[in-house]
Amino acid sequence: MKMERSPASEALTIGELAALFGLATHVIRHWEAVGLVTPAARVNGRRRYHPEHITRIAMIVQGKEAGFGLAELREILDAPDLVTRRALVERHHAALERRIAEAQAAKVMVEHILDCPIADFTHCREFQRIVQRIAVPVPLLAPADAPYQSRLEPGNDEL
Amino acid sequence: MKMERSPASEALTIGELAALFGLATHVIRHWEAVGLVTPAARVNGRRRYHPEHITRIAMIVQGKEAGFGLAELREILDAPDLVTRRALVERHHAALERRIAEAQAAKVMVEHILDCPIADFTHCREFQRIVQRIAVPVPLLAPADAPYQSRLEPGNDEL
DNA sequence: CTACAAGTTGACGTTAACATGAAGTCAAGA
DNA sequence: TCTTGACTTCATGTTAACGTCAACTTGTAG
Repeated sequence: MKMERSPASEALTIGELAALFGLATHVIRHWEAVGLVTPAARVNGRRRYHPEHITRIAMIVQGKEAGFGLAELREILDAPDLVTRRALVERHHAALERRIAEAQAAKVMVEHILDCPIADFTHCREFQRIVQRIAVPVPLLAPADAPYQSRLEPGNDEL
Repeated sequence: MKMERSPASEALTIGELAALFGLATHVIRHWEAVGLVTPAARVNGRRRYHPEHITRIAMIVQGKEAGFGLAELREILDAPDLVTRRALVERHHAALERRIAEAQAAKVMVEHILDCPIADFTHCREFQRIVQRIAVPVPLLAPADAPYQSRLEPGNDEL
């Protein structure tokens, strides 16, 4: 066995850091490339990470699992001051609540499919009632200036 | 004004269907290309949609908002029989609950950032406690056969 | 009849977030 | 010293889900 432990007492190599989260090293390098993480120093060109990087990576992993993009996470994590961060986080907090609500709405739909006795559930009146609240969102309001709005993939309009 | 209503009584053009959901027509064509939707018929080459397509599109929109991919949605919607569909939907139901749980965990994290009085919240002990439960997930268990598992983007392992 | 809006296909471009491969450097055990 | 494994940079490939563009046909208002 070779390279069992990091040389310096409390410094991690990229491989060790990645192993902590079951990530590939190239993923961490990618995150570095987009400005999400930065190694504390280089030893012979090799990246060295400190314990605070573990927290950082944990936050990124968590954030990603919640559906945030790398750019969004960078914004939050690199906010220069309390005020800025609070504003950003509040925005994202709202987005999170929306996401949860949406997932729960989908869960209701899915649960009805599980319970619906009708063979082709698309003919189930109750199911259609659940689902049709989604339709007709912008049909009459479209002022003909905005060609289309995608609606999916929140984008920037609501964040 | 031109082309106010569809010719046949209860048939929609692709433009009308798209407008119902604020989608672009090319999105619906794309969904058709990947087998998610199929027009009822063609009238001189033009796609015609029936009311059941509205339900279908609504389900797709809903499913997408919950984070499902087009391929997953196709699986559910095209399940040949009740049993198959139930199995698929139960799988996705579990995935949904996981997703909700993850989003709520992220919300806890984000809410702590909002409440934490410490300037650099990454130094907050309580925050680190919340976040570090995420770390060290596979470090000692990795059997060295699986190079890495991505962990992010559920993929297929858990579905 | 003419314009024009809406529809058609097909090809190619975009964005996010990696994945993969090549070619070379470095550190340590046998 | 030789080998091996972890690391380096740089470049290119991949997947999902569209977006964009061009060149053409169709249907209806005026």
